[in-house]
Amino acid sequence: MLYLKKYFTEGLIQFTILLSLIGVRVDVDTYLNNQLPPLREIILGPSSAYTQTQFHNLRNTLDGNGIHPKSVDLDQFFTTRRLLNQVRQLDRIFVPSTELNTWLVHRDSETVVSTSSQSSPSITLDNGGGLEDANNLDATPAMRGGSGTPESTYNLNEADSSLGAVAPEGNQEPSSRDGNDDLTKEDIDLIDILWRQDIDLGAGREVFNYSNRQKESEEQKPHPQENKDGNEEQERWRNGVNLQGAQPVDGETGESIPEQFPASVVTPEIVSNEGVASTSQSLPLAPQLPPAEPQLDLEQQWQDIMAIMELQAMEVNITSPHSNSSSDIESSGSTESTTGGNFGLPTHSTPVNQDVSLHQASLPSCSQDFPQIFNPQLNSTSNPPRTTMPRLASSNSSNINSTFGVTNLTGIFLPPHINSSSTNITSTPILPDPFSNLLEESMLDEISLLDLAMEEGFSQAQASQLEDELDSDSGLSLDSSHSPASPSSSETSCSSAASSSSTSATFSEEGAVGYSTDSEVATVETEEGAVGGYQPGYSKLCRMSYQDPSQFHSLPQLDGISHNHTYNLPLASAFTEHPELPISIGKKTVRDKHNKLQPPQDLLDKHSSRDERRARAMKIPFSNEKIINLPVEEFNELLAKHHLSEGQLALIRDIRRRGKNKMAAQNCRKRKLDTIINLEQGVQDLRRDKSRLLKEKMEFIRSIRQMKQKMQSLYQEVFTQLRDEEGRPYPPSEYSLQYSADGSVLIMPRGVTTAEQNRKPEKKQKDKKK
DNA sequence: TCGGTCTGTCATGCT
DNA sequence: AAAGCATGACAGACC
Repeated sequence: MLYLKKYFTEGLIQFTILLSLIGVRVDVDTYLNNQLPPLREIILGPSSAYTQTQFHNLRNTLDGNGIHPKSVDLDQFFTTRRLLNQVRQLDRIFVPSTELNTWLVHRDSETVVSTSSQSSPSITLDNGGGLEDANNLDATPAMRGGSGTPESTYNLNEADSSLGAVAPEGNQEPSSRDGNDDLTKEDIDLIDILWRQDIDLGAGREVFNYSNRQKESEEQKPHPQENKDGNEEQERWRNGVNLQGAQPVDGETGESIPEQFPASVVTPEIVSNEGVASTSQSLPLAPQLPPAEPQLDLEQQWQDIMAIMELQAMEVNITSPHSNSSSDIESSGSTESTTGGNFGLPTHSTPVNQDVSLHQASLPSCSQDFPQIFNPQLNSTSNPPRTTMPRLASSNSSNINSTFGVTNLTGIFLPPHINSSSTNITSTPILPDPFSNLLEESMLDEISLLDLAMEEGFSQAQASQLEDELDSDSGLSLDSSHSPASPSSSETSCSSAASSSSTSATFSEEGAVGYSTDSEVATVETEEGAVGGYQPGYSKLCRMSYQDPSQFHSLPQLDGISHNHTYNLPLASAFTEHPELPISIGKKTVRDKHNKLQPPQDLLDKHSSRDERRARAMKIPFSNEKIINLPVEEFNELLAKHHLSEGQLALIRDIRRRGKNKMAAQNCRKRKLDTIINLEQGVQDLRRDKSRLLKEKMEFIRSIRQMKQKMQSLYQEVFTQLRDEEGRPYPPSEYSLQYSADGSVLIMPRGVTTAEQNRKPEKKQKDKKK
């Protein structure tokens, strides 16, 4: 993705330069700053809405502070704007600022009405498909009315649990619902997740405006395009957030594309237990939830969290003293035993994560993180350790996408001591959604690559080693013996071989290559052959030189071969090049020995081929070279000119057949050798590419790890700066920040223990003030 | 002497 | 149908 962007950006720049050269003025700033979302997206990177994970929203807003006009007045609310900017700076992709709304939500246990907590997600903190749920009728008044009745908070919790644990629209697996009976932990987790989503999505505070929300809830789905200007951006953003449905999708990447982003302003708002927001802007939690298509958000969140988890799992070196849970999870990640999730996460998600972690030593804890986040019951209880390590597959990713509603940031951001109050929550270090953008695309590829590497016996250490080796670009080498055959050389040899082959073939037809390339020599030999003056010195050496011997010198494999490869060289040329050859080289010992035993005239026979000897014996009136290399017509004419016996004709035809077949065999072997060389080169290239990809993967992992650490620190910093109405800091052990899909940030209490309490919204909802 | 390699040759199939 | 080419298989020569 990044490469694509880079490529696109460069191309656009070049195109712009071209336009400027031809006199066309191109105002890049206009394109970038004004309303050309696609171009801006291409250049600056996908906005949060475009990407399923809204991480970019935070990071992209770093240079877009105050872009959103509506968010200007909200800057004062959050002094942690700077922090957000830092968060935004985690990514190189920049989009307008993100607005972070923090809500303090208290469950009101008294108003718990719903009997079936699992199946009735009343409202949703994220885009709120639950708003339209018939079961949510009780919750709806609270949300719309903004009265802040207990139902609203309760419904929120319900929605949270339902969303977080299972996909609200029924995509979730039955098991996931079953595991949601204990809403207490789930609610907390969901709240955290919601908060995280808010951060990720960078929802503007106007998103939480009740009127807007109500309007959106009524209009957004059926008429997403009809939103007013004030809500238009939010609508776009939400649409972008939604993975599916009517959301705008990047044509290239298929990612959701927000046209505009709300300015990033962290707006901490705490909803009182009565459901009335203490601040003027405070609204019932229910209304805060964007009603649009929670399922999509769930999937998106799933992907994001999974990617983050994988990354977190991979960061072995992470040494955050407070992230005990995370470390535990990571440590246990390699072992599949820690499948138990604390937060009622659908169990099916676990295998997916495990797939990743199991196949990659570098991604140990990914799988466990999810379950712990979503399935509190499963945390310490008896979840049968998944011994099987299903491979990461597209199906897994789809599963992941299908069930994630909200994410819990507490585990990630809060130090362990903070989380210690609720072990279930604390034990689940959740990676911040903002990371998921990066992770989502890169991690899957990386995982696949890593799997591939692992399958080939690559360990991560080896991969790292590889990457080190690749730095010098000299680490890879196939066979040392084949070093000379560089890609180019290989090609050269190949081409030369091909050319030689073709040339030989052509020359064969022309009679220029092979046994007689020189007409004069052929003539002489013919005369000699006809006369019977066979030259004993013409040995096998001469016959073997039909190809340029230099070609073989380029082949390292042939270096050690002492054979004479001067195939089919013309006799004259052979003599010219090696006047001493007839009695030297190759078979010298044998020939010397033979020379001592044989008379000089037999020496020719010794150095001639069998066919030559046969031809001489049969008194063939022309040379074998002529027999072999003459074209068919000339050959027939030659035969016709001489009155030859049947035996002579048969021998001549056999000589021609064998001679041609010999050249064919030589060519065939040459081609075979070239093929092998090319294959070797191809393997070498592939290995080089593989190493490069592994190196890139490591770099991505490294950068993501850094961003995650930064996010953790930012979370802690933000949390520590939060104050209640009375100016007291929220104890981390009792509260946690949750980030909803719509961009709102909520401060949620941790201490709900029973499902009953979970169903009941907190009575105390305090305004959170920065 | 043995094993590996190279080379030539044959058989076969295809063009 | 003949000629040529490509290639696997085999054997001999060579190292």
